[in-house]
Amino acid sequence: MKEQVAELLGQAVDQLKAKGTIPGDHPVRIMVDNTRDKTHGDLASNLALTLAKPCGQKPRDLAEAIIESLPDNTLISKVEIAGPGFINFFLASDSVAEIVGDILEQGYDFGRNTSGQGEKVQVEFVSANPTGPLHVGHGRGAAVGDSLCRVMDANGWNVTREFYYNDAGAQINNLALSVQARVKGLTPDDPSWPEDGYRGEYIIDVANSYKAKDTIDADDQHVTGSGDPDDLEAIRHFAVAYLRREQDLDLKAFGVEFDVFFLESSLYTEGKVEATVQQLIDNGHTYEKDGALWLKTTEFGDDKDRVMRKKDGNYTYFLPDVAYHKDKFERGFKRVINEQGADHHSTVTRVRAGLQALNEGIPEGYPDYVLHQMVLVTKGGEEVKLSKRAGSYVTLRDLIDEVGRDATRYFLVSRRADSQLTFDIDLARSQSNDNPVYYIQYAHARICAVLGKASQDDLDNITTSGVAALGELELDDERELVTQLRRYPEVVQHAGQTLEPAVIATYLKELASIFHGYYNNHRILVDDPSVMMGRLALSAAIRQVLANGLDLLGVGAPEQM
RNA sequence: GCGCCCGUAGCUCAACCGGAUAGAGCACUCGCCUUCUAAGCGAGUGGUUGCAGGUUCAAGUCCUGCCGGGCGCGCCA
Repeated sequence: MKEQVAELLGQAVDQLKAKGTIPGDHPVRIMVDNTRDKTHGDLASNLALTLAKPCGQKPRDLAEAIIESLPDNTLISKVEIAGPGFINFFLASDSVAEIVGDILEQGYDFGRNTSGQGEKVQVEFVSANPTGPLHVGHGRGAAVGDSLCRVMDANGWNVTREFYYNDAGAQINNLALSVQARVKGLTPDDPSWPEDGYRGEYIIDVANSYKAKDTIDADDQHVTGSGDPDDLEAIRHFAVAYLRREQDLDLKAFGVEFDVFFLESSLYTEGKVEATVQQLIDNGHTYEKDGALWLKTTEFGDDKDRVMRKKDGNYTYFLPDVAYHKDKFERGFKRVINEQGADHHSTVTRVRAGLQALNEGIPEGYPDYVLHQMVLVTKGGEEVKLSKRAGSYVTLRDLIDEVGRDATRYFLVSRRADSQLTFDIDLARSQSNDNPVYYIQYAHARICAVLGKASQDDLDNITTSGVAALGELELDDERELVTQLRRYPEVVQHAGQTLEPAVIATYLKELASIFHGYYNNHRILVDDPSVMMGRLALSAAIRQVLANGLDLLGVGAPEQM
C-alpha cells in the first residue's frame, strides 16, 4: 500500500520535474509513513518538506503542486495538506477492505515476502559448550535466535540453524575431571577435588549415569558409558554426550531445533585451523613476538594486536573462530548472523579482522552479529541467582518448568536484544491481564470461540460474501483493525531488516488490544446477515494474523483457553 | 583509563528511513458480566525522553561533551 502511494508520488515528481518546478537533476527520495493520528489519514508523506528548499518554494505551495500532479487512481479517496506541509492520504474503503480478502486467501503466507530471494543465510545461536545445563542467557539466545530464523524465513531467506560448540578444549577436560571425581565419590569440599572443577549437582547425575553404563542419544552424540573410573577419555565422551542430550531436551521443550551441530574439534582434525594459520602467515598479517604468533588485527580496526598461537603452541580461542567462519563462507553462506551474549562482543572485531586478513573476498561486515544483553531474573521482587541443579545460575529448564514454554519464549524475545532484560517470574506466570502472552493468545482463542459458534455455511462463505460485505463495516474500530492488519507485512519486513524479532511482539500486543476493545463494544454474530458476514471475515483475518505473528515468535496460538 | 550497549510516566516497556499533540500495560481512583470466553473493556491520574550544547523546516531518534547503569578490555573461552 505504501509502495503504491509512493509510486503515485513518483509520477507526480516526474511531471513536476518536466515542468521545471523541481530541478531535474535533484535526487528525490520518496518517503511514505503510516500516520499516528487518524485525523491525519492513513498514510503521509513529507515530500514537500524535503523538496521545499531545493525548489525554492514554500512547503505548502509545493505540496499543492504535488497533489495537483497526482495521477488519477482508485486507491485514494482524499488528499490533504496539513501542518508544515505534510501530504496526508486517506485510503478508499474498498482498497482498505481488500486486505482482509488477501489475508483470508493467503492464510499462513500472509505477511511473508520474497525479499531474501531464497538466498542462503546461516544463523548461529545458543552455541553453549556442553559443560552444564543451559542458563537463562542461553534461553534468551534461543528465543531471539529461533525467532530471528523464523522472521528471516518469512522474508524469503533459506535459513540454516547452526549450533557450534567446543567438545575438546580445556573446559571439557575440566568437565571430565569433575565427573571422574564424582564417579570416585569425591565432593567439591574434598581436598583432591579438581581445581576449578564443576561443582553443580548435575555432575552427580552424569557420574551415576556413566557408572550405570547408560546409552546416551543426543541429536549429534551417541555414546554408551563404560563405567571405568580411570578411563578419562571415555568419561569425557560420555559427559559431552550426556550434557548435549540434556541441552537438546531443554531446547526441544522450548520448541527450538537445529539443522547443524558443528564441533570445534573438527576444525582441528580436518586441518582447517592449520590452513587458516598458514594463510594468515602467507598474507603477511602475522609476526612472532615473545615466543608467540600474533595477528595484526590493528590493521583491521582492533585497538591492539592479538596472540593467535600461544607460547605453548596452542591456539587462542579466536583462531578456530576465524577458521570456523571461513568455513561458513566456503559452505556458501554469503550471509551469516551470529546471535550471542554481549559479554562476547570483543570477539566481533577479532573474527572480522581475521577474515579480512585471509584476503578471500569475504565482505568487511561479515558476519552480522545480534548481541543480547544480560537477563536478570526476579521473583517476589528479589533477584534469583541460583538453581539447585546448576548451582551458580538460573537454568532455562527452571523457567520452562515454572512459567511454561510460551510465556518464557515470549518474555525473552519481546524486548530488544540490546537492552538488559528483567525476567519477572511472578509476572510471566500470572494468568491475568498483566501478562501480555495470555493477552495475545486470549484474543486468538476468543475469535476461535466466536467462529465456532457461527454456522458452517456462513464460514464456508466467509471469503466471498464475507469479504464482499466489508463495505458495510463503517465503525471506527473496524477501520482501525483493518489498518493494523494492513501494517503486518511491513512489520515482518522491518523485523527482518533490523534483525529485531521483538517488533513482532509489540505489533501483536497492539492488534490484540484493538481487537479486545472491538469485541467488548460490538457483537460479531448479529442478526443483520451482511454485517455479520463482514465481521466474521474481519475476525477470521485477525485470527490469521495473530496466528502468523505468534508463529514467528515461536509461541503457540491456542484455540481455547 | 579505553571500547561496546543502555538511560523515555512510580514500575516494565513502545514509538516504523529523523516527522505533526511521546504511547501501552502494571500500580492508584471509578465504572462494565441475563448477550459470541471478564485471562476482557471503558474513564481518570501520571512526562523538562539522564544533563548540556550542536545539526535540521522538524530530534526520544543524528553529532559532541558530561552524568548514571551493564558488559568487555588474558599467551581464558
